[in-house]
Amino acid sequence: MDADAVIDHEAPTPVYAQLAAILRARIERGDWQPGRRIMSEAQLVQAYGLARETTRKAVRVLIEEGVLFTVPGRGTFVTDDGETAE
Amino acid sequence: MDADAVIDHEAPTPVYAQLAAILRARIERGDWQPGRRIMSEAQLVQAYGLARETTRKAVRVLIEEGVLFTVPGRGTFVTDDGETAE
DNA sequence: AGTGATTTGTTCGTATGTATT
DNA sequence: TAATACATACGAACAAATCAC
Repeated sequence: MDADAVIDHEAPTPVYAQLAAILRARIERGDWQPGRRIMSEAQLVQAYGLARETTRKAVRVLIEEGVLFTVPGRGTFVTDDGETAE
Repeated sequence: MDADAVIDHEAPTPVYAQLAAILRARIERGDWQPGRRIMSEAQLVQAYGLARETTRKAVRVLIEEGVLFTVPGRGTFVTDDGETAE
């Protein structure tokens, strides 16, 4: 299931969870390679038409999954493994 | 439309059951599609002139029937199944 | 040196939902 | 009936880290 890549504000699934699924799919698809930087928060806001805090929460979900990690002043990056961080 | 679209406080049928029947009919009629959000509790209260707990009890009935489900912070939604068995 | 742009981090406020007491 | 709590979503503002010039 490759998540429509479109946010549905009326769906029961929270918007941040929808975005997290979209980003997860894009990473698994290879849009962003391990160790590479993904879109900035501002770009996510622009691209998906969401509030910044909503995009941040989506990113936070993937961080907790070990898929992403952030560096203040630098950006948000894909974990080298893609899943478990040893 | 239907006569049962109006709450009768004098009828032997409990008000919450009447509302549950009304909502069930509206869903079967397609007023709210599967996966879509129905009116909020506040809107139900406003629309049918009932106490909040009464509307919640009506919703609870439909939840137990598997027709509705709630998501905190999101709303009350129509269950996806019912049409396609899979 | 320092200045500004970019990016993440943080903290407020507002609004709408359901859940609980 | 009322109050409180919790979850979601948007908006605004400011700080801190980084980078380019």
